[in-house]
Amino acid sequence: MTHQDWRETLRTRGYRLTPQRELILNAVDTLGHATPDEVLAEVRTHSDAVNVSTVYRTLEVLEELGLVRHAHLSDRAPTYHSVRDHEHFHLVCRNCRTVISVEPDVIEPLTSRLDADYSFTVDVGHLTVFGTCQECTG
Amino acid sequence: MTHQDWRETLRTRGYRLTPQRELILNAVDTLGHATPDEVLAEVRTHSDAVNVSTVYRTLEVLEELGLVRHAHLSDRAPTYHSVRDHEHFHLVCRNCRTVISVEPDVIEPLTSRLDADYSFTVDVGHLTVFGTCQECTG
DNA sequence: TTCCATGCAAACACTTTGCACCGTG
DNA sequence: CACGGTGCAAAGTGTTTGCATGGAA
Repeated sequence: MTHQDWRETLRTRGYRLTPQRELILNAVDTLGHATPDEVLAEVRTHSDAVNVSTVYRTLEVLEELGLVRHAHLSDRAPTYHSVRDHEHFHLVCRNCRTVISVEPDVIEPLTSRLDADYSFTVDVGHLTVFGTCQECTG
Repeated sequence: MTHQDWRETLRTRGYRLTPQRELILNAVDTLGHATPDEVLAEVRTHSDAVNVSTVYRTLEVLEELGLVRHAHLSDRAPTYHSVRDHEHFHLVCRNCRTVISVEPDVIEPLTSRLDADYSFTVDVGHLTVFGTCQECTG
């Protein structure tokens, strides 16, 4: 999924192009990993005219279209990130909340094992692995 | 962590033994994987006198003591399970919501890789891997 | 008798929904 | 100019907190 064709992605799937959708997609891009609330805040630095419910509805649409994904990086609100670049999953340090993005190949042994033993297909992009990072291991 | 010494675990850590705590711990045992709400419902089949806030506060205490653990098996409320038996992690089918418990050895290749490459120590018991199960792959 | 634990109710954080209006296609 | 998208406000879900009371130690 590349940057330039998001307009077409919306159009071909019967969705309308609205300024709100563009603002929200750009906000997700800019922020990296952001909760709906943070997305709203970012959008509002460019334009006041976006409502919370629009943010939720739009993030849902964008995820359905494969333009963004969400993961649960805390016990609270989910965070959304762009799927411009390649798929990745996340490590989150329980202690310092640091988020590390990891390439899918690192988890390949697990996914093939789960496929073989359980016929289970892992959704790598949604995966969050909690634990303790180097600095916090002490 | 075995069943019989939970009383001592509480006592030695300075916590009091209350009927509510026993009821809640038993409910978690009985249910397997349960949200705070479900725990409350189970408790109330035995005794009316437990409040929601007590359930939340008690689950927090029990987790701190290592008697229960929680994982996020849905995008909504977390689920708590007993840590009687050995540690495990969960596979959750996005489609049919089926939960599969998996032995830690299956994920060992990943944990050692993350340890080696990122000095990251995985909290296996908290891990939830979302994806698609055999029946829903078709 | 001392505090920790509980109940209760209110507040809080996050998300969803119904409906009237707006604006893209 | 039709219908999908948005704003708004209200309601829904899940969780936390302050404070007075209760009971374990």
